[in-house]
Amino acid sequence: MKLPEQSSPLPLKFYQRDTVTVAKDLLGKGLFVRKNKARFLCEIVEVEAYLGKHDEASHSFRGPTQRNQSMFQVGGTAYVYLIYGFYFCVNVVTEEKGVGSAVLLRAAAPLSGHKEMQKNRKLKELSRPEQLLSGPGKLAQALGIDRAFDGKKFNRPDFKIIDLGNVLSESAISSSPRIGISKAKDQHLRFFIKNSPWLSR
DNA sequence: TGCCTGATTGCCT
DNA sequence: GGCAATCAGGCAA
Repeated sequence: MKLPEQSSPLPLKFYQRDTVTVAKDLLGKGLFVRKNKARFLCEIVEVEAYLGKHDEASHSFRGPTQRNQSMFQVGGTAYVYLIYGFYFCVNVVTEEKGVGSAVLLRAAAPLSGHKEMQKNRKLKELSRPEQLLSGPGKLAQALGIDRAFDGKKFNRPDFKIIDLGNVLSESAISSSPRIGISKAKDQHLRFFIKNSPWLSR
């Protein structure tokens, strides 16, 4: 297996497909971030799909604003926003420019950079590794992703999503309603790897 | 275990 | 002015 540094990012075409398909395909993929001297690699285990103009729970529902403009860029762009004035959430924009759909990265399994993640999360040495990336706010905090990443594409040497060689069967994936969302509860748009110890909540 | 709150920004009604 | 795709810590039971 190649070092994550040397692995090619997924092509932008990967993201320019149906949002639910992309969401499920992102499970098991690797998110690599290099920031200053730190290198992070984690495996995505939980995501949520937001479907653009017709999804009333989506930020893009009411059209572009200053905050959500990256969500309307082409698939493969990062949409990073501040939530509750405190934490950042990282999204992968999908489909074509102007659609406004994206996949929220909710949880991941740490593969390398544990120590630096702990530092970013301001956790003690002994804290449990399964809580390092088990939620959208935690994930962004641990990897040092902030507003500066908003609008970047996931195909940079220092910020990319790579194929880890994991093959997930449909039966390894579960779905549920999205978390923290009061609208469109009937739709199961949260996808996660069944029985993974790295999930949120 | 589970409920409640504080922290804090920026959007929308 | 209210509330949001959150999280940790405090307190009661």
